[in-house]
Amino acid sequence: MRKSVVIAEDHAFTAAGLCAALGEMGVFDIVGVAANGIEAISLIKQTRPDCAILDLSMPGANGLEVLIEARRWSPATRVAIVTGSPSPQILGQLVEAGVDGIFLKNSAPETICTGIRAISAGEKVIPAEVTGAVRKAGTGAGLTAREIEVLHAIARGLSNAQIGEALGVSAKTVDSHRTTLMRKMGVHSTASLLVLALRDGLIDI
Amino acid sequence: MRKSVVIAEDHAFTAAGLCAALGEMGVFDIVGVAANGIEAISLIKQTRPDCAILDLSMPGANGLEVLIEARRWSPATRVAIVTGSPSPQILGQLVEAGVDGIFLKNSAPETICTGIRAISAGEKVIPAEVTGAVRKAGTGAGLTAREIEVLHAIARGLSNAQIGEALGVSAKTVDSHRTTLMRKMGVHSTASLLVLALRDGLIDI
DNA sequence: GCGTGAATGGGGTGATCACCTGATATTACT
DNA sequence: AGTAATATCAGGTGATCACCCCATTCACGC
Repeated sequence: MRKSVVIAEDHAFTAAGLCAALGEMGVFDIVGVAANGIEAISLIKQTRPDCAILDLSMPGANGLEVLIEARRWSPATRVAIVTGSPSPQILGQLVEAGVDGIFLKNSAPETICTGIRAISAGEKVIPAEVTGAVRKAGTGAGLTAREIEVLHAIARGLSNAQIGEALGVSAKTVDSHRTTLMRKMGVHSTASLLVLALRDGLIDI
Repeated sequence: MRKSVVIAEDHAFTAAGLCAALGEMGVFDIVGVAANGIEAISLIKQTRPDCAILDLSMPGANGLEVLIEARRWSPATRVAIVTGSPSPQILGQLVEAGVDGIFLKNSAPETICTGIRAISAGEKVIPAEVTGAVRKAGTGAGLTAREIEVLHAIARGLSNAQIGEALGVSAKTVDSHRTTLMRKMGVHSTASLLVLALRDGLIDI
């Protein structure tokens, strides 16, 4: 039985290489390729694939944000994150959000291909060095997943209206999350919020 | 007449996608693919290709180092750098070192393919946003001492009025500096301003 | 069942920001 | 002497933010 899979990757050549490699295995149907996070979210909502392979760094919404959204709209979809070299904090947030697999871009193609197959079969594939890094990072300072999404969007310089559009909610809801973030972090300006979040490794650049 | 080309890229999928795309054009002979900077240098020394396509971030030696070495051992080789999202400082060094082309990984495949062909024909292909970033970085970020003071105050979470009090000027003056900062950095929100300033090392936490 | 918190949003208000068009004084270079 | 850049500030406008109130829904734990 072939598994449906969507790919989100903003580097066209990487997406092409990934498609070709997965296609050659003969066990996957690639039902869609997204070039940014927003596309990825709507693609997953529409197609409800068996498996999603997400680049961590993408314009629009990053892999973590797409992961969280995917869990909301298509809980059965197994999610793999592909990354260059992320920070331990980000890895921690990924694991906390329940990612099914983490792969490094510079690892061997076979490693990734067999890993994707294992994930779509229900396994979790998370490298040892990643789980080690996660333990140190601890919990996200009491912030909810949604709040962290908003935090990331703020760091990209988006307005409440733009964030609302990206997350599919109203600007008023974003405003609420923003107020909650301010209260939880004990600050009263966007600037302080960002500096504190960066210092605590909740976001990075 | 077909051009010989070597590729250096540590992400196997991207290398595969790039090879496939260039091969399809029918004007390039891919004479070698390196997975890291050291391999890339020795490959260029041996093959003296018409063109080299280098990833900027690689283990062993990065694209800039490979570029400089390539110029020593094979001056006729045209060198293109492919990158995700580098710092303006690095871009400045690349241009200074005489790179022939700079491409962003998330741009359209055709853009890169036609760009490579143009480079191998003797042209220089450097995107406008890159030259813009270089200009800003080259002039010491182009910020005045007073503007940097204001930048630091913003990063401390102060309002215009508080900054004015701290610097002994009116809030309106701070507002002017702030507007100038926004224009010089090419952003339209405090959040983007801070993230960019942190990334460029203008401020830290 | 009931409280708690998360997520959603509407209404409203005052502060602040982003940006504009000006002006003036000083410094510095040609 | 001319002019370019910097630094200072005013007035004004529309957008946005920060924060207050409130209501609803849904999930989770006790």
